[in-house]
Amino acid sequence: MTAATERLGELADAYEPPEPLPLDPELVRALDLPEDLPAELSIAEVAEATGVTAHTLRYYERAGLLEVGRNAAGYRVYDREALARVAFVTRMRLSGMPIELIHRYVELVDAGDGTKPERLALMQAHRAAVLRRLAELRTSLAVIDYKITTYGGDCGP
Amino acid sequence: MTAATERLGELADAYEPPEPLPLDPELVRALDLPEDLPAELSIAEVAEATGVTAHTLRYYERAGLLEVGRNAAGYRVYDREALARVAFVTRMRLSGMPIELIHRYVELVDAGDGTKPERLALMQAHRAAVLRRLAELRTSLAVIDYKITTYGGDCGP
DNA sequence: TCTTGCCTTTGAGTGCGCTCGAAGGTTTAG
DNA sequence: CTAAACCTTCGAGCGCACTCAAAGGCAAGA
Repeated sequence: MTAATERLGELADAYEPPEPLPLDPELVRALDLPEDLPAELSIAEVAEATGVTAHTLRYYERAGLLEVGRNAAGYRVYDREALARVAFVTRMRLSGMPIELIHRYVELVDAGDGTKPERLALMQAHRAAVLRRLAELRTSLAVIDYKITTYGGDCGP
Repeated sequence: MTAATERLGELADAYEPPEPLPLDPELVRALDLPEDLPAELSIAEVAEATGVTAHTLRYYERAGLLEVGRNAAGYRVYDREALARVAFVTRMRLSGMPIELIHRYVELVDAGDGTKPERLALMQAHRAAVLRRLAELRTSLAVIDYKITTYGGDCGP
């Protein structure tokens, strides 16, 4: 190992978790919910309103991110609160928060007011991750702009 | 389907691809390469300098993102150009560009100057994706800040 | 009554990007 | 001569977040 590589190697520490999100941002941005939705929605209606597929809504529920009431037939019925949580979960996913973390957060919420400090800490940690990601993307954008201004330049630095 | 859901449903169009990146941003930011690296590096040295594991470097090569020379024993030898491409690939990964797209881009680069317009178009499309992602993250940040200022508030809107 | 369509659960499959292990060749120190 | 520490290829495995298929229940219209 050379001195140069050692110097660079010192930077190897904090591991940034992956950040996958197969959702349509436009859709979910709309999810500061409009007022004139019916008070109760079927899963198909929620899917259409939010852009999250019914499959994924069920998956989120299985994963413990969501709780939804049922009608006599056993069908899911989304009231305003359930819909709000769908919006929240979706927004957190778009921000890059992993399912597992969202799960912990909503567990804390459901556990009552005593967990507020913990919730706050969790959200602040996630906020820091989002800030790092924003900085990262801005750096990348600069590189991309450099590539573009040098008009399809090589893969060099 | 209600009128309200229909109104929202109209927004369902452009699908945003996933964006996964298990890399340490700090490391790769350092990859506007320092000058005092040796002219030729082994895979382990490149791994240490960049924070990309040797396994991943080989994977990138298999995926056609990289071409690396060999010594008499068949060992990989990274010269400055190869290292620059590692830096480029890593930066594009961090910006959320999928392997497949990077592959197409470097193919175009290797195909010579005639492909410059195509390269440009590809990079501009990616730039647009990064801008969308930046906007998305800023919106998410606002939601997170709201959650934090209301101190661990519910999952509601 | 039958068909159509939406709903249910369960469990398996998919795609992406790594990540790892096995089996073996090379180089250097003892 | 041998052991340790590199390196090689190949193919399989993993984690995440969906995504889908099968098998069946319910509800409304022809």
